[in-house]
Formats: sequence, structure tokens, C-alpha cells
Amino acid sequence: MTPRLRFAPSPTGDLHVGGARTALFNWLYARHLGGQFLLRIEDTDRERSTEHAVRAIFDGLTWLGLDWDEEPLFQHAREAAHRAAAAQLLQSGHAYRCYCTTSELEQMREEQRAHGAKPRYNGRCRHRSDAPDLPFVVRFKTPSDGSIAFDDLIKGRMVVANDELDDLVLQRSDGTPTYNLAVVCDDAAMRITHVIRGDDHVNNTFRQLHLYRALGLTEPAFGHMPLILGDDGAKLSKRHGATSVFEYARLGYLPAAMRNHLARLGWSHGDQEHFTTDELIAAFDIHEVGSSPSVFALQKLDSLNGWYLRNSDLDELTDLFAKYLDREGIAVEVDHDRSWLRQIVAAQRERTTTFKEMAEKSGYFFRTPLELDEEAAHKHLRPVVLEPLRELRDALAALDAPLTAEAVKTPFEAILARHELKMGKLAQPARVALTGSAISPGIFDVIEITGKQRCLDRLDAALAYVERRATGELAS
RNA sequence: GGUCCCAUCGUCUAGCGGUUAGGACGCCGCCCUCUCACGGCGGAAGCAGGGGUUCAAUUCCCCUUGGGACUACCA
Repeated sequence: MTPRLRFAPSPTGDLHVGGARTALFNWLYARHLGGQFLLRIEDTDRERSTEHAVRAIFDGLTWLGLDWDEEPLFQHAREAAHRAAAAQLLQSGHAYRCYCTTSELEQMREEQRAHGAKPRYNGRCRHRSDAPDLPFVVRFKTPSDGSIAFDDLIKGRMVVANDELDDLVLQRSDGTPTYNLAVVCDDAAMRITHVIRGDDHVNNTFRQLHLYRALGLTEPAFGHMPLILGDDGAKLSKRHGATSVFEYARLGYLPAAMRNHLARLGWSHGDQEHFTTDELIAAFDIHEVGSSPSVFALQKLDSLNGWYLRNSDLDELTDLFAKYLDREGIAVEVDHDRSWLRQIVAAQRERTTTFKEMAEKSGYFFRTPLELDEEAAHKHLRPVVLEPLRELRDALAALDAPLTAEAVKTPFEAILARHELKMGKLAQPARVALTGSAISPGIFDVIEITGKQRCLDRLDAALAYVERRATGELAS
């Protein structure tokens, strides 16, 4: 039997990091086993499901690099099968019609709470023999004694007494199936062999196990992974900041970093911190997933992202960065080609942690008017550098060959030697002149990326600035 | 409240009866250095508490405490 795993989100919003990790673990394990990874959209609640959210889930998975096999199954399309299952259970005596109204149920729970009892359905309609012409729901007749157990792939043996489980609704009064019925029918129909989902489903698993048995279906193996918590220890939610994978995409994180980070939440492989996707697939084993919840720490993601920035293939990175700029509408107001952008990525990737930061710190490459940092200018563009800076300008102007970092090095150092200057004494003024800032990539790289004409223009402007200071036109 | 799950540095984690309790992020210091980074080296930082079991418990068991999940005609 080939392993078949699935990710079954309900389309009520973007793909959030918790769902992303569930998808990732299913995907990893499916690939690890050489099986299939399937998608099912749990849209039986037509009210809350939106087409936009379906799109968002597909896009989110695609961004993360998780591919799925076969066409995604939309659960609402299987309503007939779900009804048939409910009918079968009614027929076999495993379920019954319940005519209690919502307000009656509300009142029932209210009273139970008042008595300090567990609020649950009391089985009032369980034994009624009449069949009034009233709206009804189909309820499952949960065994009243004994217990139900299963061996969780992650948590081990799980047991609960049957009387903790009340008679759940299988089919609503409008004839639509509820979650638990639909899940069981569809997992069986999809021949799912391993159900790996969040911890929040353990209670459902007990109920679903009863349904599998009542329906005479083969049970899959179950694994419940611990939830992801926010940095305050509570279940990750909006108030913890970005929760949608798209937000991370927009913040300039790499899918590879996100995958690595998510994978390491609850799972580890010795002391290994960085994984290629193939390594992840080879090493991942659902049995090794830890059972305690973990906190989604942004700092760790940052460091991982920086690592992937520094260690990924430069061309791939350049493509991704170009896409990022495009997606975020960040304009590059200079004629350029892919190799120019590649130089920027090469120069910036050691000093940035995300594409967002990379873009922000590359403004002096992207745009022509320079924003001069006052403090940096005041500190580094002083009259003493007038001569060396002018010589640099002239040396660059005199160079016939393109201003590559390599080509610029020699004349630059000649000026240093002539004036008996340390590297920093000329590099910093030049840096401020060319970038407007005291912080940038190496000065030779900056010169190369900036290009001859812009270098000369900017040096001229800086020279003029220094001259004005020298003549006292500017307060120094 | 009830049921279930969980508990090693601040965080992610290794550990699977005997370890100077390891790694990573973050933090601190030093080195490298044209700035910022990267990189290298070093440091501070942890077994929640209490009982057992055992020659020996971070490790096995129980209790306490603390977290979390579930408790719908949502999924």
C-alpha cells in the first residue's frame, strides 16, 4: 500500500504558519516514504469558505515549495457520499435522528454548567421511536461504556473513556455533513494512510475512530503534532505579529529558510541546523517529532534567512530578489540587467537578513539622487580629504576599462600611498560620497556597482561639498 | 469545571540510567577589518518542585506546580 498523506485546510483565510508546518510535515513524510501528498479543501461550511482563501492556500503552499499530487479534492463536492454515509449509519443503528432545537441544546448546556457538569448532549432523542415531521440532525450513537484508544505516531498510546465523548452531530438539519463525518468519509475515499495534523484534533480522532468502525472502513495511522506558540507561550495568533506565510514573503524571507525553521519546530536531526530540501526529506521521520509545543521565534528565522541568503546559489537568489522587487513595487530607476542586480545581491547578502532589508539598503544603487546622511557627511567629507578625493575622481575618470572592483583597486591604493593614508581615511569619504552613508558594501564593489558616470557625478558633488566647507561657506 | 497533552539554558533543541548536560539563535568579550556585516575564538545562561525505583537519576514511576488543547448543527 503506497503511503498517502494529505493536508486538509479549511479555506477561511491565508495559509498561516501553523498550517504551513502541518503541510510541511505531511509533505516531508510523504516524500520521505516515497508516497503521495494530497490536498483537500474542507469547505463543508459554505458560509465561511471563500474562493480567495482557496487561492491563498494554493499560493502559500507553492511559495513554500510544497507540491501536491493529484487534483485537490473539494470536500463539498462529496456531499452525496457524506449523506449516504449518514444514511448508512442511521440504517445500521449507529446513528439516530435528533429533533432538539438549537435553543433547547443551549438551555441543556446551560443547566449542566449550572450543576457543574460537563456540557454535552444528553442523548434525549437517542431512544425515541416516533418520527415527527420536524427538522432533525443526525447524531452518532457513541458507545456509552468502554473506551477508545489508538497509538499516536507522535504521542504514543492515547486512550479516552467513551462516556467523555457525547453524541456528535454528523449531518446538520439542512442535510449538509459536519466535519467529523466528512473527514472520515474523505480520508477513506482518498485512501489516506497517515493522518498528520495539529494537536487540537486529538479529541476528534477518538470520535472519528468510532466512525471508521461503524462504517466498516480501514483506519489510517494518526499523528498529532504539538501546536506552535507565540513568544508569550500562547497559541500563535494575529497579535503575535505576522502569521500568514504571505506576510513573511512580503517581509523578504526565503521559502528555504521558512521551511528549515518550520521543520525544526518540534523536530530535529542531531545537531544539524541547516538542511537542503533533500536532506530534510531524507532525515525526516514523523516518529522523531517531539511532543511538546514550541515557540515560533522570529530571531531564529532571521538568522536562518541570513544563512540562506549567504549560502544559496547566487543566480537563484538574484531571480528571487528580482521577483521580490517586482512584487513589492520597488523601483530600480537605473538602466540595469540581471548581472548588475546579481552584483548587488552578492555585495549585500553578507550584511542583510531579508530581501526587504536588502532592498532598503540598496537605495543608493537603485536611485540616482543621493540622500546624504548629514552626520556621515560632516564626519567624513572634510577639507583634508579634498586632494585625495579629487585624485580618486580623476583616476576613475582616466580609467579606460570598466570600473571593476579589481581595476579600481590599484589606482586607489596608489593615492593612499602618495598621501600616506590608511585605507579607512579614503574609503570612508569615498563611501559617503558614493552612497551618502557611512555604511555600505566594500568600497571597490560600491564603485563597480555604481558605475563610472554616477561615480564621477557623485564624487563631483562631494568635492563641491568639501570645497564649500573649506572656504567656510558651510559651517564645519 | 471536565477530558487529554506537555515540561533540559530567554528561545529552538541533543540526551534515550553513569556526560565536565552538547549544538543553534539571541546576549557579552576578543580577533579579523575601508564602514556595516560575514567569519573565527571565548564567556554568561538550563534539567520546574517534591517523593519514590535503583549502586546510580536530566533520563523510569507518582504527586504538586506551571503551560497548552479540546469541550458547536466551525473546521
